[in-house]
Amino acid sequence: MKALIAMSGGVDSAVAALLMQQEGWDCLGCTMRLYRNEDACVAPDRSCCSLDDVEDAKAVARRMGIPHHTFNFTDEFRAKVMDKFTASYLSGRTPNPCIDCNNYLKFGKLHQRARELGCDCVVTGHYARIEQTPEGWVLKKALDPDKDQSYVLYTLTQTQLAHTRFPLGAMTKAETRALAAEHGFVNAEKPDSQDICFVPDGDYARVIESLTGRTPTPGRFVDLAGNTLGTHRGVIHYTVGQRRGLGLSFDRPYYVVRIDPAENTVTLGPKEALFSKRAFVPAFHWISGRAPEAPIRCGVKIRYRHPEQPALLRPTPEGGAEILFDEPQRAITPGQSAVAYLGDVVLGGGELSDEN
RNA sequence: UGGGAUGUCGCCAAGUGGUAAGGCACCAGACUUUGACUCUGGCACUCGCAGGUUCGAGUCCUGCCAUCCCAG
Repeated sequence: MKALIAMSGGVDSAVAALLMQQEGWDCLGCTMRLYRNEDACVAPDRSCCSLDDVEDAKAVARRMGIPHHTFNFTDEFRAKVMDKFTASYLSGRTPNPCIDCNNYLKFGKLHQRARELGCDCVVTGHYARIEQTPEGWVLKKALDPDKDQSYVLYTLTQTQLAHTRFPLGAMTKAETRALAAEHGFVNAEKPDSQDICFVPDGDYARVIESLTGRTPTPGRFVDLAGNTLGTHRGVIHYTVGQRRGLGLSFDRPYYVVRIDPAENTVTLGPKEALFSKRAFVPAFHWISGRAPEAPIRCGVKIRYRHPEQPALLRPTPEGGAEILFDEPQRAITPGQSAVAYLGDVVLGGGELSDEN
């Protein structure tokens, strides 16, 4: 049995490869080249992290005695992730590019490549679990709740799950690092990645400007009643729920409540204005492959690093889902993903819409 | 030069005799394989200056300085 290991250059995927090898799989390592330095505003003369990462992955593969390939997915990444990222921001939403990257690259393009290479499955270092049940494949949270990454995996389909392995699903980060160190991997102590990979310094607005070749148009900050409060630097600089960087002073903190790209306005309001019980997902992906007949009570996360909240999830005939939270939620942000859980099981998810 | 108004942290700003709110910005942490998101902590021994009244003054009185507005 042959496995294609997606090795980012970090510890997690390295250990994932190791575990597969120990299980007796015939392992083939690979690293996806996703973007060019110029596109990411990284000085081309500097040794960029991406190239270093490829070297780290190769070093680990060499150490394990497995072959390693580098796939050039820059065009795909540009089209499916970076362009979508900029389009999303330009339309007043706040994207989560990691989810798109997983969907289109790791579990799209890479699965295709795996089949071509005769591999039975794709392996990544995600902290999540996959199990087979009589009803089909299920995606579950990682055993270690602190490290759980199932949120960014909700786009997975039955077919993809059948050909995917997450060897770290039952591990803690400390155990992973210990294993890496034990086997002399160069990246055992490498820090966890955090920023968006193609926005290394966190200045995503600059990347968007570079990608689109234009600077954003300033517009009006307005209050909930529509009164002008000041001037904003362009819609892409803001996200619903944002407090810092507004540069305006009131008797209490004000937050971004709404972004209207058509009017080029950013609506500001006090904290209370951010809370809502209702959210809507126009296109909800059910991992089981089909939506439940009746509304279902479950836990829903509306952003990566926040605890799931009890809610009633109501599928719509058009393939969407309406979410009614028991308690009002803060800053339900268009473009971010809502992911529903039933216990440890990921039911599915989708992007939150602009309306309400 | 008359008449009016104002001077509180880098900025906005509350305070109307009882021992300096809040916000912006900034700094430092926490969190983090998305959002320069969120969260926590720090940030005026002092209220334009000098006197005075008072047990006690940013708050009252006097003088001075500065700025703004309206006249001319």
